[in-house]
Amino acid sequence: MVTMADVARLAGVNASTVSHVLNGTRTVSGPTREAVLDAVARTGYRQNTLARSLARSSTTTLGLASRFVSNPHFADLVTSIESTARRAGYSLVLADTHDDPAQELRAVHELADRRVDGLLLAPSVHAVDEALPFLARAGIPTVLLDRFADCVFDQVAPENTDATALLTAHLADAGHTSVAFVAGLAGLSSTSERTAGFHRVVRERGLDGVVLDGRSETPVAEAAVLSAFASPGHPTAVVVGNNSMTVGALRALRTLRLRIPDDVALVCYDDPEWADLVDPPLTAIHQDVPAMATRAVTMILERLAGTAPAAPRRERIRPTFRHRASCGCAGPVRHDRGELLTPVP
Amino acid sequence: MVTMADVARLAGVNASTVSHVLNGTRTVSGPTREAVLDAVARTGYRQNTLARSLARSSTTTLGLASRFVSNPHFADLVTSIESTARRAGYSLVLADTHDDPAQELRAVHELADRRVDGLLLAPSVHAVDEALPFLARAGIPTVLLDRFADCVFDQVAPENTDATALLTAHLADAGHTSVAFVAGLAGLSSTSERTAGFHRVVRERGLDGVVLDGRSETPVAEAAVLSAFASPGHPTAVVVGNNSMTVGALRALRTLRLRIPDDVALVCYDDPEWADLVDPPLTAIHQDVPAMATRAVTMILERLAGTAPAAPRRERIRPTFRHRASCGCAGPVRHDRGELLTPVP
DNA sequence: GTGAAAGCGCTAACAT
DNA sequence: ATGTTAGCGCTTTCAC
Repeated sequence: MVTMADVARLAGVNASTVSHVLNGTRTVSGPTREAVLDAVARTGYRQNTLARSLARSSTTTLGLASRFVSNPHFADLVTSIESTARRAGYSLVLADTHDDPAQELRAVHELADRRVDGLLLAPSVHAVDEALPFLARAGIPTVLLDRFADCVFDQVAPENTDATALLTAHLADAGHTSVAFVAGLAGLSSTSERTAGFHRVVRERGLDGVVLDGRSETPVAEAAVLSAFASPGHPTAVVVGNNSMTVGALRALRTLRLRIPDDVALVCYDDPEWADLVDPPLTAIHQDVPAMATRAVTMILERLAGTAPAAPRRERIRPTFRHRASCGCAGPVRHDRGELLTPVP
Repeated sequence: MVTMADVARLAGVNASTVSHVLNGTRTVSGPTREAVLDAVARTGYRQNTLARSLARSSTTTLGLASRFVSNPHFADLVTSIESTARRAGYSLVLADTHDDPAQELRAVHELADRRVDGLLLAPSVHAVDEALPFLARAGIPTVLLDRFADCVFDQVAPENTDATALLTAHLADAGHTSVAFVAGLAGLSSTSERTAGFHRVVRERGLDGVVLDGRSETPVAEAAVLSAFASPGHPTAVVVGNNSMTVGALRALRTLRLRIPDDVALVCYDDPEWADLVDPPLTAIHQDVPAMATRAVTMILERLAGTAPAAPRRERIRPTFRHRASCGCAGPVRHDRGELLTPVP
């Protein structure tokens, strides 16, 4: 590959001059800059980001450590993060945590070794044990995404408790007294919060509430729903804790030949793209993934720019309630794309 | 951040010794290696990938340039690529092409500037004009993914023509004589091939075939189907060219109150996760994204290792036919997860 | 306005 | 078995 020295030689100038014209870091005479630009064009010179980053000790790169697979929001998340980052001149590198503490630590290490200027992390269950302390020690500006954890970093996540409470209350309003909740991976703040929202309403309304462990995975949720709804006295309604598990729940109910909403009413946290296409369309909580992604990047950039408040921020992105038909209630129902009917309080 | 020199000082050895124990590149005496490892542990030293890559002129990094958003396979693709790459000691960096030639060139440039050792590219419509020649000139080992293009690189993509022909023939077999095809983004090889498969059967069977432009986007496909099926003499069946457009097609038919498969039979290339959950379940072509991803990475690694044949390879990943109910035919139908019934020839 | 030179943190001959 | 030294390709003081 052609180097800056090659370009300099061809242009008859010093390498530092080439550097300066390329970066606009000092005034260069017209002819000189012409010569340099010409040499660049003729050689097809391309900067070496590694050398540049090493010399400047800054990579203008952000890292994203998250679970990739079966994260239904992944494409949206990455797209929004990448575009926001790029607009600020940053590029993005990814590492998969698999939502497993060991893999997460590996991912975070790798990103640190790459000297990312900032890091976005969807913390795993035990991030507080290793990954987060490491990041704090290493002094890498970080923002937590999607889930909270006890640490010194900025955090942004959707509102979970009230939203899940609203779903549960909605079922109670429709007359259900026996309701199941399919919970996500145990230990995640999102899971605890959604479960708490469910429990709150169960308590307040004196419902018969049961929590099933869906571990955030489609087949696990399917199996859980299958066994919980197999016997005659099963609950009459179910709240599903996220996107992937909704697929499992729907499959289980179909297998059991339980009709929605007549035999079992179903509502879910997360609003899959196809929520309006199944029969009946799903009543769901829709989270604004792009908003969360954008906010997270903004927070990191503010930290890097030094314009962020000293104290760590914890922000919530408000989701919206999409009232469709799977809840089986008497209220106004829209079968279309799921327009926002009732904002979550 | 603590550097190798810091570690060396603390261990009372030379930096090169530290390098060698960390990389296992030469024999080091027991005590010395102990001392080094101890110093590493005490300082929390982490390698600087930038410096290392610069010195070795190799990054053990692969680049992936593709369209992120509205690529329904994106999460799967990235996950499979990342895990295969990681297993071989490579990490992955991404750049979004937006399926736009200009953005694609920018993406490819960025990855080149990062000195990725190899590049995976889902070529845009005009990749042959700029991006591919650049990569060839720069001598960056590349493999094309998902779509083919006229160039010197290895390529791997799903089989499109026969699969789409099979879908179309399946409708013809069920008695349909007027069939529409919702085509993806014009210019992509995948679009041309799927369209060709459709046309082939139209010709062979003497069907009345019409091609709608869905531009690979949900709303565009929706609008196209909406207008094509609004009037009384509309086709009685439709083949949808991919995942995202299927969502649009389903919405359009619902808006028009056309029942599937009674009023319009529908089959699609691509088998969304929820294909078995809608009513009726979708008859579809299922592509093996992980297989394609894994194969692409393997091809790159073979090139890097020099074990690949000199001539560029063009490989197809065979998709499978999933017979469900939206085709409305009399054949054996499975309402479950869509088990493979008929392999594509 | 431009050049010379030191250095970013590492690797890899080359010594010993 | 270990230390010395010269880069990798760039940025950035410091001179002139």
